[in-house]
Amino acid sequence: MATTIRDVAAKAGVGLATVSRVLNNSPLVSQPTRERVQAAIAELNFTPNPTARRLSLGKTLTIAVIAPWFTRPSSVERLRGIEQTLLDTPYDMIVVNVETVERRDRSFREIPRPDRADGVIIISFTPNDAQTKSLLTCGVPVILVDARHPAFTSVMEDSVRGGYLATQHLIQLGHQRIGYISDVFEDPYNFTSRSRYRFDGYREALEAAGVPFRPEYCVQGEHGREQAYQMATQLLNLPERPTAIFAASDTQALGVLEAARSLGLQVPSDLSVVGYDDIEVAGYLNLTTIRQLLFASGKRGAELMFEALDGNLTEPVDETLPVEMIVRGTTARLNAN
Amino acid sequence: MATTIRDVAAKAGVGLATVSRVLNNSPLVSQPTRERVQAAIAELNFTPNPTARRLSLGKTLTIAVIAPWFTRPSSVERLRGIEQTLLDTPYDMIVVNVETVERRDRSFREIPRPDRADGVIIISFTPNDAQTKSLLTCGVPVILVDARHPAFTSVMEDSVRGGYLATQHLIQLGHQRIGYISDVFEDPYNFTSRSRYRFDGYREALEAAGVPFRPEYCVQGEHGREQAYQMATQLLNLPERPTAIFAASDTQALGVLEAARSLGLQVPSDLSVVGYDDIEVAGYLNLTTIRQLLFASGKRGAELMFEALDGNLTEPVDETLPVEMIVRGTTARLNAN
DNA sequence: CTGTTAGCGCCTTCAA
DNA sequence: TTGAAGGCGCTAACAG
Repeated sequence: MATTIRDVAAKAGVGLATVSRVLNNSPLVSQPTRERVQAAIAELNFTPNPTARRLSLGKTLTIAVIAPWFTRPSSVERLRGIEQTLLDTPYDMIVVNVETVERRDRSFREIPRPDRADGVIIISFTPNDAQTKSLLTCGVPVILVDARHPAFTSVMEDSVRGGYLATQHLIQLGHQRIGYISDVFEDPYNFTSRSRYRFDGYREALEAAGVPFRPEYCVQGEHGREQAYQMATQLLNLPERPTAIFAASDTQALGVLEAARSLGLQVPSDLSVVGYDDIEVAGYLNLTTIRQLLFASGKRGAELMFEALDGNLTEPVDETLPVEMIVRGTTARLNAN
Repeated sequence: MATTIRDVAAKAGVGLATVSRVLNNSPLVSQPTRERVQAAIAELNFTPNPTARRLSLGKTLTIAVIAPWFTRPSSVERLRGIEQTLLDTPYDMIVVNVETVERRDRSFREIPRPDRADGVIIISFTPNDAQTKSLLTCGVPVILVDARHPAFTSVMEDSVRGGYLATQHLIQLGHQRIGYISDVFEDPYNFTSRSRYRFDGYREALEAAGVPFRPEYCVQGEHGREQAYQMATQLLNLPERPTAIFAASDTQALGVLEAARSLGLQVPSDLSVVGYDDIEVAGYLNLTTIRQLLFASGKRGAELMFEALDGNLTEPVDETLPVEMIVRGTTARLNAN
């Protein structure tokens, strides 16, 4: 059934090794023989069996990606960047989904093994100490995308800059009373705390503009639209309410918009709102937000993986990707009062 | 470096075959030996090399999924259903993305080969004649999800029913002048024409209720929000404009909503709108729509694949999944005039 | 029940 | 330049 290298050899009247050489572009084949072999390959419509190649090479020709890709739309775009980079290489991509702590632990245990993948790209997780230890000794290179850890090469957006840009934008519009709503800085999933970095950028921007930082304008809570609604309501009921709110995610910004509506505040005339992520809904709702280079992060992660595979990555490298301010309709100049 | 079955055998003081038997739960091993082997396996933290297994078994232990998953959010949910079904099997899932005709053709050519995958699940594509021929002779079972073709086992939503439900809902609210906006029924990508089936349901519902069909209320155009905006504007400028519009996709429904707003029509008091798909934005925009069982379709597709792999699927089977009407805020009883 | 042996299809020395 | 032979790690007869 399956045609093998042996069939090709027979047809071309050469030894198997020669066929193998042709397949692998070895220079040790004379032009005439090469052509004869190539003709035989074409005629038999032969493709080398990947499994056999892998076993023989002692490589899996596979990159595993561990990602919360079903729950986070942003993961999909990153995966796309990886996929496109792998497309014209002999490497396959295996996507391991992670939605629960159990599955994450299981993946960390089962996937990063030399007989499963030649390299592992982890998206949006920061390994803890135990995981770090095991990942470092697993025998395959590990690269982090959308996370940061001193022990690993990583690619991550410039969250501080994102927080800075969002806040600066509001300040430039004349706002001084700027709220910040985010999820809690540390969470049980060990995610890198982006909202913390964004908060740093927020404070930097305030400071740079000489706007006093007011702790009562900063609230944290569980992530989600509902929770953000509550937090925003709280802020907007302050005696001296903020005139602008920067939410650390678009999802939370949606909650802010709803809170404003409930309180009869017009956006952006009464309240300016900035989100973060530029998820699909943001466009529909005309939300001003910060966009990061999702596709590029995956692409870059994959490129770094190939560097690692080639042995050109002896030290961990941290790459930072720029973010972009997307000004839409939920922010406006502060009304003179 | 890599510990093999041979190391285990040595440690347990048995032959390799015995280790293999234990690994594969063969009953031909005495309890004491089995335990000894298991102890050795545990001690060495041994895992059989998947590549070697595959080569030896002559199987890839891999299911390939060909899907437009980066461009269609719905694909992701279907993939999730497949992934979950494969999770506790020895099978890996390889996801092949397809965004262009070139890549689709390339995938159809390269992926469905016995040495690449044991089975192929194709999402949202209907093979044409040439493709059908090659898929049928490729040597691996092929299953269609979200598409239909007489030559293949398939899982698909009940589009006709979806169209029926949407239209019936509007009729029950008192509407008689109901528009239908969709993409063109046949497209160059060879997608199964869902909008055509939905149209059939639309007509059935009209007929069942004795509402006359008016061709001028049905327009087709390229898929997209913009295009739907144009089409809706056209319908709403008719001398006797529709009081309700059923769009064959949520994306198009968004265009309809915008058109209504531009014309100063209130939704739902002046115009009722029903979409299709229940994409994420639909919830935010409070859009009445039809939801299909995306996750279930993937799960079912994978289950059918296992049946095929077990040889229990001699004839193609067509499974139909129910759809669900999601009534939200964009539909209302027709104003008496 | 258990060990030995022969492949699975390919790559890679080692000789020729 | 080319061919023959061994081996990658595992499974599956085939003896014992």
